[in-house]
Amino acid sequence: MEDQDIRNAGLKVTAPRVKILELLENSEQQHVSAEDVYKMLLAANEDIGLATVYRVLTQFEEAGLVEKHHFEDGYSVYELNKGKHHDHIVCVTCGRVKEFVDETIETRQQKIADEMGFQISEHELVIYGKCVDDDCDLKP
Amino acid sequence: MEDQDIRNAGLKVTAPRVKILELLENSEQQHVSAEDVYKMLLAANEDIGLATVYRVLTQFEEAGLVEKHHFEDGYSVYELNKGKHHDHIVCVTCGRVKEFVDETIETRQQKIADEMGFQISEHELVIYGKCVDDDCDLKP
DNA sequence: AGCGTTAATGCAAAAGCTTCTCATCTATTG
DNA sequence: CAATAGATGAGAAGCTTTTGCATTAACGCT
Ligand SMILES: [Mn+2]
Ligand SMILES: [Mn+2]
Ligand SMILES: [Zn+2]
Ligand SMILES: [Zn+2]
Repeated sequence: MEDQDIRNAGLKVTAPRVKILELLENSEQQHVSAEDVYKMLLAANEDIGLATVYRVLTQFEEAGLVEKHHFEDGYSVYELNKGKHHDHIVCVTCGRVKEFVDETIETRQQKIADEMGFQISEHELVIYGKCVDDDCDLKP
Repeated sequence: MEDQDIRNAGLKVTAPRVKILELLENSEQQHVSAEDVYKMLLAANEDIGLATVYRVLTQFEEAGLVEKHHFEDGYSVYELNKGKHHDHIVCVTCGRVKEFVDETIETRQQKIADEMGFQISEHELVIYGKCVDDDCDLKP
């Protein structure tokens, strides 16, 4: 039960938290903004304020339940933390987001940080481009 | 003369533009925010508005004279475009920014995009960490 | 189940960065 | 030097995110 995840994070199990977590687990799009979440809650007739959405997402992030990314759009997107690190490739036309993992890149990054005397805490690699093979053009 | 760069961008050669470009060329820190630029202008007794700084930086970016980056701090940083692509490693403690180029990473990215059917327009790789070997701790 | 404590919530206001509006000013061209 | 298209500064407005505060709800303990 995901209630336990919330409890483990030292947070009370409240309706907003349960609903938001459920939503992240079941939502069509894996990468959603706070506004997206808020709109989905409205659509589901949940009376939850936008401030709460931001607060809860931040708490989930601090608890390691979700991850936050910045896809140079002026706002943050969140996704459930499934435990496997990955990077992103974003279509600048339709907005679709795909994920990838490349061990070679990961290794090189570590090497670079070592050489430059840095202790890595995290990294963010986003490739921007245009998808060529599908129904791009219209926003999803 | 950098006046020519401004003219080539289809922009009038005005005092704000010349001063901002000079400033980017001579500034201590290579990666600066609009606010940084504005403060430097104030310090140099230039009467240039913040709105103009933003406008000019945007125009310079469109003209390819500068590049804009987002180092998950909530604001954008700009740097002179010296023509050679590079990525960044940022100290989360002191804020120092270092640059690196890794051909292996660049190649892998291209391969990934190819495999996923994406035509790359750009990418942003930022490694966050803590510098271990120098006078970190105090902001620069 | 009922209580008390403490955290969580919704709403509105505010903050922080960036863009826009508009009246005024200036670079450019002939 | 005049005409004109473009640029500027100041402040207002825009957007995303955070905060303050009065109210409400969850939890632990009877
Ligand atoms: Mn992802
Ligand atoms: Mn750089
Ligand atoms: Zn697309
Ligand atoms: Zn440092």
